[in-house]
Amino acid sequence: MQKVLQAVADPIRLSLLRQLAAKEPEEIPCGVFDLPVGKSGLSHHFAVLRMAGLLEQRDQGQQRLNRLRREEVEAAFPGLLALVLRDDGDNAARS
Amino acid sequence: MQKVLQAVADPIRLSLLRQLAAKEPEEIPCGVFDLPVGKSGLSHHFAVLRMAGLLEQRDQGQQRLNRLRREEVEAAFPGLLALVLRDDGDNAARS
DNA sequence: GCTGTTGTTCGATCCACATCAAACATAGTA
DNA sequence: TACTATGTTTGATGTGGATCGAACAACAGC
Repeated sequence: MQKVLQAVADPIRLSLLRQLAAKEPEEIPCGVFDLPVGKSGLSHHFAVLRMAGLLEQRDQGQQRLNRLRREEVEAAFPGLLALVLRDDGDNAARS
Repeated sequence: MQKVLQAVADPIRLSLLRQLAAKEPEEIPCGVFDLPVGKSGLSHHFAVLRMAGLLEQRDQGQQRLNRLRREEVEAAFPGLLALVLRDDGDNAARS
């Protein structure tokens, strides 16, 4: 739980989850994410999300495909995904 | 949103919220929380939770009473409180 | 074999933040 | 007034973790 909260508390990782959810159920290789970090940093964030049980990786050829573990997460933390994947509006609003 | 997630991602603050929720609707002065931090650290954590909109403070005499902003939080982030205030079992379980 | 692509790992750096101790502020009480 | 209790603020310290670059590993195609 603590681990999951810390995982989603990072803006990079949150964006990562959202991009992943947006293309669901497609599995996305690490390289195609649009994020302001180098590939080593990206690899780190993927590891954190994986450890937290939020996503799963699967090797296919030279690339590693990522899948959001939606069902498992929903079972362990009901409502979490619905909450954090929300298209905020919280950034622009509140003006 | 980001601010709220970072707020609840800290174990001290999470415990603080849970202790507050456990005694609801009673308002709790800062000093009675059972946490492994000094009073200055505690004051810091209260400030973070306040900035995140999770609780409210009210002066009464020499003490400052804390109230969980349950309704407001539920309106802004539906399901969040139900999720993070859950009595985990996630610590002991998974054995 | 060699080269390019994808991702991980390692080492170093940097910074936000959690923490503490001490000083301060305010309210109550003697 | 002085003293105590409750919190806040400030300044300093330590540390986890986010980041980068370079080296490395595995795979595909030449």
